Amino acid sequence: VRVGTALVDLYAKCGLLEKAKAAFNKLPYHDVISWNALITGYVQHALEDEALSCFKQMHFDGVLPDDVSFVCMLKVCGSLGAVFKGYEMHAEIIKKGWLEKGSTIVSALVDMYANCGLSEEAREVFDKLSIRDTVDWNALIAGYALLGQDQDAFHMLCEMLKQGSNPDLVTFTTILNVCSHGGLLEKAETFFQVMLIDHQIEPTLKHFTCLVDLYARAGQLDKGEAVILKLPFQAD
RNA sequence: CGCGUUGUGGAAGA
Repeated sequence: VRVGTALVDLYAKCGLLEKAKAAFNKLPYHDVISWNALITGYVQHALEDEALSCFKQMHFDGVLPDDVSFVCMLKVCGSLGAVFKGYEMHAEIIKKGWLEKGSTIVSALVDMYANCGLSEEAREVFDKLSIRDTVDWNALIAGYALLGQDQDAFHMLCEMLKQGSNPDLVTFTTILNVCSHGGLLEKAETFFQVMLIDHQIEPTLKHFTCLVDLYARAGQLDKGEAVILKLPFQAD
C-alpha cells in the first residue's frame, strides 16, 4: 500500500489524475494516507469538487480524516470562498485539539480565511499562536497583500522583525509584490537591499520580476532593462 | 535527520 500510494502521489502530482485514481482503486485497501494523496492531487490541480467528493467518500468508507486531510480541505474552502464550510472545519479542528498539533494547520487556517476575504479572522487565528514560524507570518502577510491591505502587510513585516522571526525569500516576494502593486518604487528598492544585506537572501526570478515591473510602471525602462541584463540566470 | 500524503510567494497574456 505504501508503494501504491507513492504511485498515486506521483500520477497526481503530474496532473494525471485519471491514472492516479486508477492506481488508487487498485490498492488492496485505502488508509487515510492514500486518501490524502489522491485528494491533494485534486486540490493541487484546482479540481475542488473532486476533492470534496473524495473527502465525503472517505468518510463514507469509514476512514477518519487526520490533520493532513483538514489542511487539504481548508485549501479547498479558500479556493472556493466557502466561508461557512471553513468555519465548520475550524470548529472541528478546535474540537479535536489540533490547533496545537503544529503550525501547518494554523497557517492553513490563516490562508483559508485570507482567501475568503476575511482578514480579521485570519488575524485572530494568527494572534492566538504562541509560537510563530516564518510560514505563519508569510501566510498572514500574503493575506493582507491579497486583500489590498498594504499598510497591514508592511506593518506585519515590521512586527515579524521586532519579534525576531527570520523573513525568507517568500516574505520578500510578497512584500515586493505589494510595492509593485502600489507603485512604491523606493520602498521596493529599500526592501530589496534589506533582503540582500541584512538577511543575505539570494534573490530569485520572482524578486527581479517585481523590480522590473516597478521600473516599467514608473517609466524607467532603462533601469528595468539594466536589471534584466544583470540577471544571474536566464530571463523568462 | 529523511525514507507513502499536508501549510505561505511574482508580471503580463488568454
